[in-house]
Amino acid sequence: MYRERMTTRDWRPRYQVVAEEIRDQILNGDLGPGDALPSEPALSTQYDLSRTSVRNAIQQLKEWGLVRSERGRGNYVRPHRQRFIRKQPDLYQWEKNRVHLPDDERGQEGATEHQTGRPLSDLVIPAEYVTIEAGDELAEIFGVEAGTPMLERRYGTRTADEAAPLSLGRSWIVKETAAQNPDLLEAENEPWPGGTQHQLFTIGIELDRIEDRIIARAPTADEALRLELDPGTPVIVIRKTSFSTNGDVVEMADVVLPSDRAELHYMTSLERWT
Amino acid sequence: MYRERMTTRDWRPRYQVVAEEIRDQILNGDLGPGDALPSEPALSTQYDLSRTSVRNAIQQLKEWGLVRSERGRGNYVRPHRQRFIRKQPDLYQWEKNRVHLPDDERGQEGATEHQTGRPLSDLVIPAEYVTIEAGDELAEIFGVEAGTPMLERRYGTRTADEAAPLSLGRSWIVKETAAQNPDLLEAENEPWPGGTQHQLFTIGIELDRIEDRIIARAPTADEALRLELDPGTPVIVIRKTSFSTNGDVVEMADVVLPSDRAELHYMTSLERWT
DNA sequence: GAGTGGTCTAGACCACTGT
DNA sequence: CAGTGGTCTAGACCACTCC
Repeated sequence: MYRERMTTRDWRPRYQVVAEEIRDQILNGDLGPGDALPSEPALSTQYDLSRTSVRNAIQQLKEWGLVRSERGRGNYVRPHRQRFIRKQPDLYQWEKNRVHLPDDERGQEGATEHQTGRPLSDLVIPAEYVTIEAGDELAEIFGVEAGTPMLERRYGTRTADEAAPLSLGRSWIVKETAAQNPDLLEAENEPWPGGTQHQLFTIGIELDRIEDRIIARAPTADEALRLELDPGTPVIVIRKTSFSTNGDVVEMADVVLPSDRAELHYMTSLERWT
Repeated sequence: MYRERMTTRDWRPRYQVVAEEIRDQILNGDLGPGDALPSEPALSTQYDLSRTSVRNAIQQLKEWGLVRSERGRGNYVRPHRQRFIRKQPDLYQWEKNRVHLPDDERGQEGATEHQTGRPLSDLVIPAEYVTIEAGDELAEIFGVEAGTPMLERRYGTRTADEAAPLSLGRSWIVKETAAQNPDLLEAENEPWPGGTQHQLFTIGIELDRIEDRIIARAPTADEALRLELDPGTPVIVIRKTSFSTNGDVVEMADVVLPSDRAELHYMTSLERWT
């Protein structure tokens, strides 16, 4: 049954009104992080709406990232997950500077630790290596023929104390290039002390520049599952392309980060005026 | 009425199955960009599901960014919006290099045009200036007392031919600093030839570095409206902090970009090994 | 067992779009 | 006008959590 229908221009659906009212309660602190919302039947009575409409309102609050549902327990104001920070250009130069250090010293701290500020022991980085044939996209990026064998590495980063990964990554390199150092073809050698730039150094490649392309999008079902994302949480995708000093693309990587936990930092140093 | 209930572990709700089936049709090309999905009543009959459940499936497809709804017309496979590219560190140095050029030369091309590659005439940048008092967050960032007057500038970028803005921005500067050149306090002087770095130059400030912090999140209702975002489309937020050569924060800005259209580029040049 | 959110039904009226 | 998606109702059974 429909009640009063307004003729004013700014009619809003009633579930929207409810969503905004609860949103305001969260934003001004009447409902704090971790607090339970009234149950759906309770809200249904309170606002004189069907449960379906109340669920519409809660759906809206989830899309705003303010609420999460726990089956069998209740709807809760979403606590801000602790954000981890991924420092970028600084990181790349830092990694390059360490390439020539001896193995044992390089192994003490890797790029992920440098990026996130966590100690090495917290981080588990399972890697998986497979050989694929370059599709049209990879072929164009690397400037090779489609069908060229590529080494694809898949990995995640995570802390030992939390189940959900901090990131999911895939990287590609032309297999022929990598094969110049057979150690690079074995997943068992991960984590490689000193990271990708040292791996490339062992086959005589120096990097000149790295380009990052960043987009945000909705996660795939698989990503949502593996990163334990709440519905409506976007992911940040970094496509990192590494160029050697003679202008070739030598490595490309896609890194998927959960936007509720990740934050990227880029620092630009400007030249002084003279 | 419920039908067969599986006891297998991987039970999926029927709306989920429908969503995945339609998703696959889109991904393998049976449904191309811009194509209309069957109407909701039609899907309801086709899958022997209530319209509510069909709508659940379509909601899922919207969250995946694959489908958009048009009221009174139908549900459509979402054409990929053309992405525009925002180049970052390169841009900052480019802008700094132009600070000393004469006004007329500087005015010919601004930062937004340089970033997006579109001609100047396409871009309309309405700006609004207001004076606010620094809250705790701004006060801490700028190293001033809470309550200090700040100049807040709000602006958007858009093309002349499309109604939806490319970005929404707000920037802050300590009012006392800006007041050293009274021209900076007037919104009517926008667009300022040469951008922020030239504005700062007129009051004797040289920038040393710029830090960008990037997050992705769900849009606020206001942002979704102004950027004309489809439900489920995240936004990218860049918080840009500019440091002067003597280490002070002189400007801070938040830029909100629609993730269905924007892509960020960062380029890192690495020093050569000697 | 009582209470929660997740899924689902079979209807209904509405505003909007096209012809 | 007929057809579409948007909103809404008043129920129902389910799996899950907590006591």
